[in-house]
Amino acid sequence: MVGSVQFGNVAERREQPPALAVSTVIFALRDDDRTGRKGLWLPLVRRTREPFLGQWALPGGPLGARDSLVDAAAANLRDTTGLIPRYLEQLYAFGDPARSPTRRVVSIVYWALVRENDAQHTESAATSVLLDDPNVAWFRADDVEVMEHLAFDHSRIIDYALWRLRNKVEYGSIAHRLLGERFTLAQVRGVYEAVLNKSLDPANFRRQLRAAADIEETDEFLSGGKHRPPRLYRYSGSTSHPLESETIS
Amino acid sequence: MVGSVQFGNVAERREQPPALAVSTVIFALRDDDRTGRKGLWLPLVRRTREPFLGQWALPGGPLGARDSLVDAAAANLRDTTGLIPRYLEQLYAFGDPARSPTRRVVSIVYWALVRENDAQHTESAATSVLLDDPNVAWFRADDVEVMEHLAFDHSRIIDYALWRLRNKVEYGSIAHRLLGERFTLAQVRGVYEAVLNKSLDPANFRRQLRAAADIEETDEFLSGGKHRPPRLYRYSGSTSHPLESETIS
DNA sequence: TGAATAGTGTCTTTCAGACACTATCGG
DNA sequence: CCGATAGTGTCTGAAAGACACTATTCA
Repeated sequence: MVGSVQFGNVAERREQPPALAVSTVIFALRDDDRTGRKGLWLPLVRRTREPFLGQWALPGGPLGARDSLVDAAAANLRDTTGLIPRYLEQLYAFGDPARSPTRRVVSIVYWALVRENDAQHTESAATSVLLDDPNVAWFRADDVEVMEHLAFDHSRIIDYALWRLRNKVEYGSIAHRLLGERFTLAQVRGVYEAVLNKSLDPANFRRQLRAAADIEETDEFLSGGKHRPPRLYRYSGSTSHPLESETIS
Repeated sequence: MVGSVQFGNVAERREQPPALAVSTVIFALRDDDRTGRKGLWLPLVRRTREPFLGQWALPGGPLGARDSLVDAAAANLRDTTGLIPRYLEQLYAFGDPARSPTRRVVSIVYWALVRENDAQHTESAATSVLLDDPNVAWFRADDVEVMEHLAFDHSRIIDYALWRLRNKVEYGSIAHRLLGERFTLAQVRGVYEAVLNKSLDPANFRRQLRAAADIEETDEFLSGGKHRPPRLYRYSGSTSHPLESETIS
């Protein structure tokens, strides 16, 4: 039986080497009416080809011949979703022989953080080529964990990305990539609350953040709320990860 | 100029897809005469082909057509070094276009932990096919960080593996994979001291370890030293990493 | 003025580190 | 007995969490 030609599929597979693809899990912060807090959202694209035609999947594509892995991820992100991430880090390489029903594919998956404003562009900005693109949609991260209609093993990949994000947020340096250049400490607390999915004491959070993270105060304040205007802060540190590059400006 | 055939190298590259390889950084604990403590060592293999013929490199090879990534790493490890690791976790995928001088190679790198006794087998056991193999040698991890004659970007890869190991050791569950099934708390302390490269207070270490890690005591004691025999302990937890499998028995 | 959030003070508990002390082996 | 390591007790200082309190804005 071994080596039989009966199962053409298997025989073919042995000949051709595994294909390489690069995909990305993108996270952004958005208002969540259900909790009243900010929540984590992520965009998915609808597949336009077999296999899994019509189902939602992570944005991704083949590895360009001359791009580095991270460049390939960034380029593909721009092409498929119009997003330019503020942060891009390698997540994991998925290479299970059975993860694609057709030819074997090894996917190197990145995870990205985009700012709330950037994320809105894909929907509302007139300049965006993806305005009203029905093949890109945003989902609550918690919902995706439940959805079972994602292509390939993408549901599992998203689970893992969430796990990594939650384990990483403690290192600081994540929050400001989901926010703008300047931000209030309450906004940072919002990020932590969204990622960890629980409320935090404002007083203690403030103290810990000021003591630990590389955040420095500016002279500016944010007015407009019906309360005392909070001071704006700025991030001054850099990645602690030796293999990942700095924030993309 | 673009598309010119003059640079045959570049033209060829664009045609053929990147090759996939799987390599592994292996760590074991060994006595280190220099510090008097245990230290971290790792095996390298001498390259028998161009490029980098004759230079030391991480054990690795192409991805088998039907193996999962981790299976490919384990199989290759056995073939090239005779080692069967107790722990195997994906480290990172390296895909820089220029990391190989010939054809483009994307390497998915794992890191492994082996027990001290297992590691000695490659040198002394008569059953090992690799007895006296001049193409496998062990190096102090600290020395490798300095060596500049490694093939490809393997020096950088080892640096990163050490960084990950040092950042991971705090999560517990690492130590017992470098030791045997049963171990004394002083041995575990030895692992921490080797990895973190500093001495730790025995009393405080004991307390923290017992409180945090999933370690349970046995009824056995280790006699033979010229002092009170220490109790032997056993590990009872499991990986905290959702994508990596359990210890290989 | 009152609602709302910004921001501070302080008490308690928990935990890491320092280190003195007791226990028990081999020789 | 002594030398050596196992293992316990306890003090101190730093930091986390709870929560009362003051400050400042807009409506």
